[in-house]
Amino acid sequence: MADAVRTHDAGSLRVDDVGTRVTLAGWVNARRDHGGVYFLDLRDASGVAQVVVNPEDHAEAGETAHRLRDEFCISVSGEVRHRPEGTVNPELPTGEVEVAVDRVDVLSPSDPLPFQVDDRADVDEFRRLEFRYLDMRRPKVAANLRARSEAIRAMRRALDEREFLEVETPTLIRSTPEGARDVLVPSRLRQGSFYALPQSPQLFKQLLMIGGVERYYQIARCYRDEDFRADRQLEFTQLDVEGAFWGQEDVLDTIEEAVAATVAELRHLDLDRPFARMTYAEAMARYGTDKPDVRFGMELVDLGGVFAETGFKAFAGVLESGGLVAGIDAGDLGLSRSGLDGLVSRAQELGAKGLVWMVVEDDGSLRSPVAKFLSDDEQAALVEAFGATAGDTLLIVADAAPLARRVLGELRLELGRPEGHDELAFLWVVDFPVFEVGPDGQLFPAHHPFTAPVDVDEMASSPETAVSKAYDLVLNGSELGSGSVRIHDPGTQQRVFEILGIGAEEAESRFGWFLRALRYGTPPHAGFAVGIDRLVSILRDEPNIREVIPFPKTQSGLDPMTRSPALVADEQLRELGIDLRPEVRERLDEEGASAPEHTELGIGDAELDADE
RNA sequence: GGGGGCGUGGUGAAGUCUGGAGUUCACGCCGGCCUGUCAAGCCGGAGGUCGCGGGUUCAAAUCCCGUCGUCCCCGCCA
Repeated sequence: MADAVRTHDAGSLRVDDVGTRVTLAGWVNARRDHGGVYFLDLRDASGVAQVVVNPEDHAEAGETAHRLRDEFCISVSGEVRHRPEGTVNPELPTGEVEVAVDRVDVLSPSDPLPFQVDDRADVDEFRRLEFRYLDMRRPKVAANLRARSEAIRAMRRALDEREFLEVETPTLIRSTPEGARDVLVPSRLRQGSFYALPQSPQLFKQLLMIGGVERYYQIARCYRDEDFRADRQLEFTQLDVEGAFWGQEDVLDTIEEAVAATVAELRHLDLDRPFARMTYAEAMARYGTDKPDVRFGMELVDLGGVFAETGFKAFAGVLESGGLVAGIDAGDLGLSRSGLDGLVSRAQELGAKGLVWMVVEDDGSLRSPVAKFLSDDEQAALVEAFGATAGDTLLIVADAAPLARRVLGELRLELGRPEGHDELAFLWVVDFPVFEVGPDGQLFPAHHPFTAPVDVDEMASSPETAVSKAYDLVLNGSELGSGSVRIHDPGTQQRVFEILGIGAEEAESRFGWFLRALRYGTPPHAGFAVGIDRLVSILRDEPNIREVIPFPKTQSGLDPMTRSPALVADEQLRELGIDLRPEVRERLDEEGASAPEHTELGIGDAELDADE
């Protein structure tokens, strides 16, 4: 491709171009000075090409080449030629040719670099983010940005083919405190009032259904003001989808289409479809989690039958009180006594009262601190239940079912989870409960209050077992997204609010505008949202979503490059009707932090020259 | 809010447990040599308040206390 400054992309040059006069522009990836000849590796977005400068023939170009340093932005002009016999570089796509140049121009020099722009060293991440614009010249980060773009393009293509409308929803919206903390933005025109940034476009996409859009998607930026993790940022991007006259199957099929297109693009892989499916109840029973990593077995085994008549009081007591005795066969761990005790400590850290370990001996007997409390029949039945073989370590937890499952599920991951993401195990987890059960038996809603229950009467009469039309997509043990069939009947919506403990008055004041919309012929509808950062990071085998976000923030919400968040001028706060609390002022004074003076920057403004 | 890891020339690491001169390695940077290299090679050089503050000690990168930053995790994330 040709543009104003260059005629060709460096990475595009091939033998076919030999004899062509070209002008390339890009960055100095490397400069090799051989005294009588300079080799430059010129890099642009398309790749790298070797440039040769011979000062004997072109003195001025030689002088310029001598001044060049890493990451200078330059342009060069000359003729493409074959590389001499024996100097072809098979590592480079452009390795059969080089450009013999007669002209070298520095478009823009570079200061000495804060770190080397290559993939050699594992540079401190804060430093990388401080100079993200240099960081993204590194091959790995550049490839991640490219992959992200390709992923989004694949999703758009898949949905455009199905005649979806891409609609933008507002990012300054009414706060509906529910779930995560909102990021708030003060209003200048209505002092004391605040917008919220959307945690998701949830209600707006439902309004689009009411508005007759029928098939909507958006690459939507979402904001949740909670603490950061490797897979969580303050702002993140979702593929947000909703369809009218849809049920669960329509959603699952559409999302699979978009995700499979993304995987095909990034991994050159045709996924088997439909994706595997499992109910929430099955996931909890077999894997102890609602987002199971199904790339490996080591499934939870319910031992209630084995110990139904046991004389071992610890197990008998738990079973009598309605708890769960379950375990995993962790395989041949080869752990010492202290290693096994370490697992007990780990289980206790996770909240279990204890953990029983048993090692299967060669003769099929069990070596364990509690073996003497178990009958021979029980021991045999235990080995049978696990399908265990000699050398296997069995880990058993007896506790309230949710706790026992959570602990075993976590131990299973820690002991069995494969490294890397070579294998992609997509899984739909369906039939989520309406309520999740807390550690003390209390119920709290598992989803937002617009999720349709399978049966609203059941939701009222037996909330602890009621199921909703909600589903998650899981990849290798990570939650990629979730969705549901929505409530489209205003009466049902009112009842669900009531059952969730949101009174009519409260519902009216918080969601009245939405409840009113539901009364104007709302079509049945359903939807989903896929976390694009998470999907791309897994497909790129990156352990951290920051690696696939162009300008991420640190765990404390700081952007090291721009140093945001930052103080603002008192004048700005005054306009917004905001006063900092005295103790906040005091802390800022102690830290020596000072807000900038408020200045109206204009052409010729003296402030521009004052400092920096 | 809590638990843990890390912080040493521009970059990455070793040194810290067991205190003894800012020591070492690789890369980069500066200067020089070199006409076929390709993350070139050779010679020479510069560059550090060991995150910051306090304490213990004859002596602190090293031990103790505090603090800041960063990463991972728990809580939190309808």
